[in-house]
Amino acid sequence: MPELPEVETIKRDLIPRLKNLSIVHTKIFDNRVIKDLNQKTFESRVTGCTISDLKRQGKALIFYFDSNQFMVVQLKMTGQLIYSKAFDSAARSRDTKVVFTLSNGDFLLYNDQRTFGWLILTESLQKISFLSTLGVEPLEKTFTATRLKAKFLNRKAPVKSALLNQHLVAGIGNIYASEILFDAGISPVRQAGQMNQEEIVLLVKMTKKVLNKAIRLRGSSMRNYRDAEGNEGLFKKHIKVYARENQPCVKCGELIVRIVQSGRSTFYCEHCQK
DNA sequence: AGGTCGACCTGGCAGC
DNA sequence: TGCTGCCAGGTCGACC
Repeated sequence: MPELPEVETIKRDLIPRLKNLSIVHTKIFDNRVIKDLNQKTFESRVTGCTISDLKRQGKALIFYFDSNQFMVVQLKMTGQLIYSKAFDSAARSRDTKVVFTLSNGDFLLYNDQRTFGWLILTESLQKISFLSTLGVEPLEKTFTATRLKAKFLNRKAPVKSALLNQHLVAGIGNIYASEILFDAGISPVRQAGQMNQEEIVLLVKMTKKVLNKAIRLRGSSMRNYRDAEGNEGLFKKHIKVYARENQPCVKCGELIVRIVQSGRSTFYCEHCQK
């Protein structure tokens, strides 16, 4: 799925288009993507709402409605939010799960090939346990070496798995975890709790650098990611290790290796990352 | 409590 | 061509 840079890109694209528009009609084509409410209740409660703001927390996108309600969207692996001038129900993609008709006559589509993602309507964000347990936002000033060191204290999990843990740091996924560790020169198999001060500082610095660069380039599209206009991201061309097994390291030329950690692929250079 | 694994789904691709 | 098995950017609950 979209990680932090992709969700941030979608959010920035959608804000100027959606702000102050109302939802005049809602159609759910697959109720598996709606959590906690049945289809009819969700449709009737969201219809009529005016979108006052859009925010991101970790990889979640939050619609702020004027009706004292919030809609939390988790795109997971293959979810997309696409702003569209037209929607023809006869021609709709099989992946289109929800269609919001907007007060200006345009449409917001929720597409999801694998149906992993979900939408929640709530009156209180505190009730959404996923949000209330999220870790520090890596692009905010509160993400410091002191903070990360405290998060990693006594952690025996590999540093790669710790970076993926949303309760510690919010928004880093499998692509950027590998990229951050490569830029920091740190091996993904090292224990998180064993990072020294210098390495912690480097991890904070490279996390911000990699995520900011990915946002500037509008994210990475490996497979399904598209921005709100349906376009691919450009960071893919700047990826140094992810999905580059057996290809030469951009720094030293040795071959990138793939290992599995916590059931997820990790890519790294054994020569450059210690 | 912390860490790992399988489940949730669908589709693309490599290999036979 | 068609089948099988493996792989995929995330989270969650069960288990050790």
